[in-house]
Amino acid sequence: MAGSVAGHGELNEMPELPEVETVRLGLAAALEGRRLKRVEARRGDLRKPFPERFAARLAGRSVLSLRRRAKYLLLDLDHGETLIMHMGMSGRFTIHARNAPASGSGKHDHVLFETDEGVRIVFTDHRRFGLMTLAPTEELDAHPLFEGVGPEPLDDDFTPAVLSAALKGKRTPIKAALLDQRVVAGLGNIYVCEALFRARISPKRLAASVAGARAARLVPAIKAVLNEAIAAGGSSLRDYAKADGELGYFQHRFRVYGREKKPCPVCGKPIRRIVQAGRSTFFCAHCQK
DNA sequence: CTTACGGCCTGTACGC
DNA sequence: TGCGTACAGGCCGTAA
Repeated sequence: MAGSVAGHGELNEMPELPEVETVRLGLAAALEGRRLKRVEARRGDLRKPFPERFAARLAGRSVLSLRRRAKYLLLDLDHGETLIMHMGMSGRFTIHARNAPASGSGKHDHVLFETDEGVRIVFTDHRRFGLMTLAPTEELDAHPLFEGVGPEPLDDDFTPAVLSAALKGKRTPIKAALLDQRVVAGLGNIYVCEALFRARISPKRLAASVAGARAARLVPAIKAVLNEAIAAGGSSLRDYAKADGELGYFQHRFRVYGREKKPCPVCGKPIRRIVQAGRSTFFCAHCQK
């Protein structure tokens, strides 16, 4: 029985912070404290080439911990290197129990991991927007991938004052600013739309004007939408633990995302869809100012 | 310095 | 039925 821990139950649902966090919890259970018996990269690149001797550098290493920073997974290994992984838009991990049928040879199955327990983890990514690379654990904070990345939104030090400071002087719409990982880490199109709806802030509003009372609403709104989605993901992991097979951890219903022309859950007026910076934005023009 | 935009990649939905 | 096209969007390189 295989359990996918990057559930994409429905179209348009991409790995943002809550999904990555759910994947982290699912993978950690299979990997932490285990040794990687075998690793195989079945092609030379995803979005970027794999590093030199990628599989060989991982094979035989023990897993110390699996962490997350922004939308990246960080697999700390016992030789002082960390495997940095990003799922892009279509990446997913599937865990196969020791005696499960052969797996990992699908067209888009790009990386295979096998632990000393015989558990197989398959990374599948049909669009190959994902990324895997290696870096010294000690130097992660200075790694180019993380240079300038903003605060973790669920940390206590992500406060309205911190957000206001990051938005100060920004001439873009707040929607675009929240997608900028330098402002705050881990948000994507879905949760930005949801957070702005909760905070009753128009996605078209100038970023610099989100301060004071608006920032004071937006920060808890961001934390709430993320925490609720993580909780939903945790529920689905428990379903997986019951060997339920196909896992969809988005039982979660979004309030505005993907709901163009459907009634606003607050006022009943139709949800609107606009395009900002080439991306769909969903919002309620009546509730969000 | 900032902001804007095209390209990457492929499966899916939709119109004719 | 089949084909072509638009769309999904995180991230990055380049341009303005």
